Amino acid sequence: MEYNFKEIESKWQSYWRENKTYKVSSESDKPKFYVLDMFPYPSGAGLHVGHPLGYIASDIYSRYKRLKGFNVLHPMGYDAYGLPAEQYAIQTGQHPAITTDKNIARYREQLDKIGFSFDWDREVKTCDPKYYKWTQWTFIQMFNHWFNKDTQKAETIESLVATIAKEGNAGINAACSQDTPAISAEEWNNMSQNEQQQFLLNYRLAYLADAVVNWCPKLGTVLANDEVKDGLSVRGGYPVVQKTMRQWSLRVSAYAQRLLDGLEKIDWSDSLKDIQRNWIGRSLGTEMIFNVKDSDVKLEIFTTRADTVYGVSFMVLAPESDYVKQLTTPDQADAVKEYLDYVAKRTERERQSEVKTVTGVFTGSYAINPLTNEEIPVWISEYVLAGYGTGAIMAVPAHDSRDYAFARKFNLPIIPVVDNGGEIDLSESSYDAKEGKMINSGDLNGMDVKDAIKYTAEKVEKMGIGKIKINYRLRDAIFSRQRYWGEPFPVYYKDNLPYMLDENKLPLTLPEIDKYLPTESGEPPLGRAKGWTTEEGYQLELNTMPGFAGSSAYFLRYMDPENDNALVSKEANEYWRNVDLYLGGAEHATGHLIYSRFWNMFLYDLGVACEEEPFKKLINQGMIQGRSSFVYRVQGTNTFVSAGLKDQYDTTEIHVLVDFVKNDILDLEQFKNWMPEFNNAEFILEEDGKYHCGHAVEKMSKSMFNVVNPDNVIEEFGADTLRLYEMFLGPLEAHKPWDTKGIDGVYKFLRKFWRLFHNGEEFCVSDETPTADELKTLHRTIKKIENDIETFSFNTSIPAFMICTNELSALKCNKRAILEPLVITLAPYAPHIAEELWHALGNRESVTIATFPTWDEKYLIEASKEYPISFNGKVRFKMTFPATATNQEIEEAVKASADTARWIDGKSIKKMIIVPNKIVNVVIG
RNA sequence: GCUCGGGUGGCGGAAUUGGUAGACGCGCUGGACUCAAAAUCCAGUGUCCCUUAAAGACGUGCGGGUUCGAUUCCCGCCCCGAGUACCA
Repeated sequence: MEYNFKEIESKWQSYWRENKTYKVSSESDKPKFYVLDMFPYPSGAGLHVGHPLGYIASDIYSRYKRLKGFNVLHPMGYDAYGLPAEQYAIQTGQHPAITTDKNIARYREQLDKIGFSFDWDREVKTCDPKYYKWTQWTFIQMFNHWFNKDTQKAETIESLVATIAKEGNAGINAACSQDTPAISAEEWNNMSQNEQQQFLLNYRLAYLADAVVNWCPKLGTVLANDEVKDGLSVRGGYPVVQKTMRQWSLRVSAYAQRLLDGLEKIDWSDSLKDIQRNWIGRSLGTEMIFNVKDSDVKLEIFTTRADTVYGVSFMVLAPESDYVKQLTTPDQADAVKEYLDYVAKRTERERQSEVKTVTGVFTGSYAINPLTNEEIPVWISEYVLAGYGTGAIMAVPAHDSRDYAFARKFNLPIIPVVDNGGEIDLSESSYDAKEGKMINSGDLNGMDVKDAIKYTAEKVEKMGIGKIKINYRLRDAIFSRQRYWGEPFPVYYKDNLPYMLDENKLPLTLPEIDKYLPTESGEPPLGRAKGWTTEEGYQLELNTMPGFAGSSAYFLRYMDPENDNALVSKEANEYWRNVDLYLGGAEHATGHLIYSRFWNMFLYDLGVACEEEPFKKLINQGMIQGRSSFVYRVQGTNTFVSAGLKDQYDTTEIHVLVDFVKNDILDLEQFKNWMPEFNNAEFILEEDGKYHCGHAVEKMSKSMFNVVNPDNVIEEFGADTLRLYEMFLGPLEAHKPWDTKGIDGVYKFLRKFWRLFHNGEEFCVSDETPTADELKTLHRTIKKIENDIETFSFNTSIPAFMICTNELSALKCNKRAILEPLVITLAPYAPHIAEELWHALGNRESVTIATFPTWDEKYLIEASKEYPISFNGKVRFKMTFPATATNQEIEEAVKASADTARWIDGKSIKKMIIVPNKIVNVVIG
């Protein structure tokens, strides 16, 4: 009987579907285990072989955990809001919901063929009103909370209002907007309701404020920092400019310290934690106030180098800073205006690519150095960022390379204040290192730099002109998008101030519109919606939420996806708690993985989530790259020359569809029929009469014709082979090119495995007692596989299975006692063939609920305490002897112990190395 | 620039974390079975020296070091990949 994967796979896939084999419930006595994949955005292109890599790994782990007796939650869903569907809608007029549904159906069809053990009854879609009801609900809660820095927790706005009404806001240590004014209880109580509403926006965790945003004119929307790379939008690659707009923001920065501290508690890769640490960017420094000559403006700056205050020779403001207006003198007004116009015109990309170009303008004002009382000019330059620190700096050109470049350009003094053994040369560059002794610095002279930083910070604090301050790079997340295809905000406006809808009115569903474009007056697409008002006639919010809104709490929703009364019930949440294993790409490190941690921490503060960290363990699967194939056209002809001979001609390289290429050999007929221009192509072949293609590793993409569809692989080899092969390709976390060359080997293994159970046409398994050798092979394999799965080294499991099969096949072993546990061991990797054989062995229950076999050490050698590894008949072991033992004694002891070991039967000691500290290496073969 | 990873045969990649480097697969060579092909099975396959074999020497990016012993640990350099970038 041949291994007929098609029949087997469709049979078991429908069996699992009909019996809901993988449905789970939170009402269980078993321990829980939550395995989650990052849910996909269903793009129009469908899945390529790279997508399932992580899903296969997580499925192996889920199936393994089930066999180990866990109640495994392993759901799947769709991140359904997104730009591509909307761009398509703009071009074609097709409603994004239709496009999205079609793509989801296609994804589902492809996923089903791979044999995943998802509980599809828990599927979520972010664009489903039943789902986004809870996204809107969470937003309302954020609006109604503020962050208390003393308790490091979100607390209700009512509690804040009560405090302010009683004692003003002076004693409140809140994460709030930088320009929040100090008010007394009396002032608060005298405010109008509108004034109070406006004031509270400074505190709310979801707040409306003017912000400098990344505006992408081409997409017609603002973007978050992680959606912009190198000054271009991540989606589409369009230029981005800085613009001030009134936008919703989430006060993510309030949680900076908790997001940082939380990293210590979770099991993520060091590199990923590192990326997040850098992104959060904690830095300890000093905030210092400089008075300004002839003005009562207090110029506040942030520095990490308080020690260099004697070396300050000018100040610099960010162009967008509020100080600019306050400090520009009338006679400099024109020059400043001209400079600001120039800055406003520059795109983010220009700013970044021309970092070396130094620009700036003098404000006309002078600040007073609080320690030297010297007058120092205040400049404006785009190298200072409005969003970090206070948007103003003290410039120390001798010890900061950017200040140095600026001073050189505008001829400002460079005053050295650090000396390092007289070796510092400031004629070419600054000396930035925090090493050396202070000079030219009054009472700091002679101090070590690090001591001087601390000393100065404390000194200015005592003088009342500064304080020690921790700054974070992490910014608040801009939460408004001027798009149609996203969650509507549960927000309406009264007197130009935002108010939240009643929770009972949720979900606020997305309205229909005629065109998916901004209105004529430049408002977002929702401005086209008819009757987009509350029942009372108040205007509803026209922006929608960004992509990360829907993906920030989906892991909680999977726990209780049907619940209409809560995001997740207390019972379901307390059973499933958080994700034990999360698999996904590292590209989400600064986006989704920050936002969802923030979102979950907020829900934790509310008591909705019972765990502060959502993802206990995280694994980043690598990307599968494409392997592009090339043909070489001889210039000016329709003749194609094989790769090995191309150097003899003048050729152009042309991408060829990889489907026509097998083991780098081109199928000439398929190629000719590909496009009309190739119909009468001629070929110059190599000696073997074949056309060899060239190849290169590139990103998998349609335009390079190197996309491999998993459906084709399944059609030819079956899902089990695809699953095994994707794992066999290399370490899970590595990037690797897709190359079908080796897939035959894996397929061959499955057929060989199948043959262990069959004798010709008939299923043939015996009930004989296994021999020691057979048991040894079995137990070694079980041990290895168990260890591999626990450590996510799925790639090394496949060789172990192959060796095991080869050995059993050489031993002609078809014994039930060996094969039955082996089937279960293979089941996580190749579930279809495992089910088929499991049932053929006479077991009526699904292999899923059998238990993972345990391995027995006694079959795994005992000569010494160390386990020898033996994959090919060679055995090695290690023994340690006291230093007094002679070589002869050692040799005898080794031989005696080797002889008693079962595995030495019929073999002899081939090599023995005895080294002075009495460790012995023995090779037996 | 800074911060992380990583450099092992013709290729993808193993190596019990300091103990036979190159498992397993692909590819290649030869053989068996076949009229033939496919499928399957067996043997060989790091480099050099050699007609062959044995034996030997060399060999994990480069140069040093620690050690009886280093792909593994330490120091310096080179190259590749990822993240980040006027963050004061």
